[in-house]
Amino acid sequence: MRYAAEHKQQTRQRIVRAAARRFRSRGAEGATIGTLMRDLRLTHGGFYRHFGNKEQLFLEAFEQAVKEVTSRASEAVRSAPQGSEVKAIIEGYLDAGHASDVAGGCPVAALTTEIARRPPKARNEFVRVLAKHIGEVAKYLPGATVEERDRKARVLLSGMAGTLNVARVIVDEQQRRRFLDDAKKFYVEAMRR
Amino acid sequence: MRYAAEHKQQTRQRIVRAAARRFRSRGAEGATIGTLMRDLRLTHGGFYRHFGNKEQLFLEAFEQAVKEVTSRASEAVRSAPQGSEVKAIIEGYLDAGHASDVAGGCPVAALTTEIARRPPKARNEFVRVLAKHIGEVAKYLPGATVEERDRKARVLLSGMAGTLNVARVIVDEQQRRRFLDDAKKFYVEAMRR
DNA sequence: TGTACATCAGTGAACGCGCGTTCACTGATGTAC
DNA sequence: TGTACATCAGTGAACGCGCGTTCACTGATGTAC
Repeated sequence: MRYAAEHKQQTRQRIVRAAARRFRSRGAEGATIGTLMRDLRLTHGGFYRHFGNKEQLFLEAFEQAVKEVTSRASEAVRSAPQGSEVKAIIEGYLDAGHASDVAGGCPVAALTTEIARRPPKARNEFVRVLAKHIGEVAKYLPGATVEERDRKARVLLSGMAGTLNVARVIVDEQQRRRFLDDAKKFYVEAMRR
Repeated sequence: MRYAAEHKQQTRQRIVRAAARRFRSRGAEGATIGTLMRDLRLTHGGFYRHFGNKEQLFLEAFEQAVKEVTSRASEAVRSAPQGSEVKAIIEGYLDAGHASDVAGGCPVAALTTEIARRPPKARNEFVRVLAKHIGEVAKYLPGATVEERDRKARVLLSGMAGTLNVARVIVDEQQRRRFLDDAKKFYVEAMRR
């Protein structure tokens, strides 16, 4: 059957968005094309009309996830009171809700370990995707130059990603929350210049 | 063939040690029992004389890795000049050599994301293993009470683990080193009280 | 001291299973004439 | 306006492959008598 002009683009978008969630919650190996497509009421064969292979989808899904999270951070900053933008970013990131929402959460936390295991050529593409969005967060950090703000953004985000991962291992809710609160205080304090 | 009394224990240790490296460098799914045993000049069938299943080995391998890294950190601290123990821990952890040595490196960096995806019951066992060793690092951190030092250790180690993971994605060696150096400065500064 | 038997770490074929990917096919719609 | 054909997103059977796990077997050594 033939579809309307925009139909293919829409299907492709649906796959990327669903994959962005699935990869984050199950990992690159844990997420399978079969179940991904089935949940979208499609069959696995059709996947290859949109993507060359699974790895290509993984890269696009990563980019999609980074976009989502970056724009959410930007929104949080916009609705934060003047002067406490950094605090808003940190507390939004280390929020208990973010810790429970792996599928919709930060892809750096959920996927960097696996990405680090890929060959250099592939890693470079992920670095490029990340670099494109790191400046968005850096805008709100203190620092005299763009480079200084970017450096701070990288250290802050990578550190908080590690903290988020460890928080996700902790089962006890109170313990997890305390850990996240400790980390919030630490980073807010440390970023105050 | 029958073996000497200690033979079984030795084989078991060899498997755990090799697995600790393999899991870190390839992930829980990426490391397979077949190749693990083959590299030890054993066959896959014999694996089940030592472990109930792969997951049991994963837990023991994680513990082994944590032990290795903790004792290495303790040694680094012992050989550090008085008063700069924290600096030694941070700079040892965020060392470029550590970033390249995934197989022998920190299991928190290499494995927490995957562990976070496991069911609560399993996660609790990993939390227990971690807790057993976190105090070892906490000893060298500033803080009035044990709890305060433990809190600091958790935040510091989880943060540095995230940074190490991101560093491992970066291909360009100079860029990676700069990033690690930025993070070193940040954490040394932030831990100075 | 000698002999029959039990033990059990390690072997390797076999199993069921799920995965990524391929490919011949379908059929509604756009296009050429 | 009507008709024949091309297009191509999506279908579903099939493929090869590697994985975790099982199990009947091996055979050197310890033990019972």
